[in-house]
Amino acid sequence: MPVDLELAPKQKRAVGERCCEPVVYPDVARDPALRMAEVAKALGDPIRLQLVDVLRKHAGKVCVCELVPLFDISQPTLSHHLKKLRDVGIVDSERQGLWAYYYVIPDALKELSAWLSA
Amino acid sequence: MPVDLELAPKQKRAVGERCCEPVVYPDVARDPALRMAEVAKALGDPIRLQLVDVLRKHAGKVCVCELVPLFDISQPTLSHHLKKLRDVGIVDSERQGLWAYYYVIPDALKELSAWLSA
DNA sequence: GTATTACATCGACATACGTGATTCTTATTG
DNA sequence: CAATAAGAATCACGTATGTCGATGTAATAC
Repeated sequence: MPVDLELAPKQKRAVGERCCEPVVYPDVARDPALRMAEVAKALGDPIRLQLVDVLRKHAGKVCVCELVPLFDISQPTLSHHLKKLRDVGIVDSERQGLWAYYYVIPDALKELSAWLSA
Repeated sequence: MPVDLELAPKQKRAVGERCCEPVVYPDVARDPALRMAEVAKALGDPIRLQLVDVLRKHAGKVCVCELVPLFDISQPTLSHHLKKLRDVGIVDSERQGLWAYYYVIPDALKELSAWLSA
């Protein structure tokens, strides 16, 4: 139930009186907010967002050597971004010999996506 | 059309040969990625994400003085976060005398939301 | 064995970020 | 007018971030 808050400013408040009674909004989803903010932060870089975009569009797993030429950054920098995405659980990787294949973890973006479209 | 990329590693590649032909993914939405990353970055802080959450749940406009007691941060810090959200176009504010009322700009999160749920 | 390749890690750097104390601006009260 | 109050702006601080070059690690080729 969305609370309507068209607060009219108290034109005649006494000195020392609070400007308005706080509409107590208890526990605004603290833990979910932490998790979602973590995911959003990881997506808060254009390269990482595009990385996730590429990985999502490819159904299977993508070799790192395919990702490097797509972006104008060095290989270590790309590796750093992939690690960030791994650390927050958006993607995961799989080693096969010399190659590393990355893929998006299903449902990793679900919570944030649901909150955004709510 | 999602391209399946189950690349088998070339077990018998010649020296100096590239590991795999890059599946050229041209122009992976560069400009949209910049905008969406900007929005995601702004949401990449737990307090800002909760701020947006509160503002969205309240249909109307919310006075800053109501927001301050909700979080365990100083007033200047909260003001700083609100400015960040304003700068990227997620929220806007309206002055009425001493009070400032904040509200979420409709459709500000639409692009990111659509991309996430795609 | 050595050489080469793919990728990760490390070190260093400049910049950006989150935070609070203080100050400033503007509006309202007395 | 002076005093008070809400909120923004400024300054300073420690930390995190994005970037690259150099190095490390593991696997394959010769």
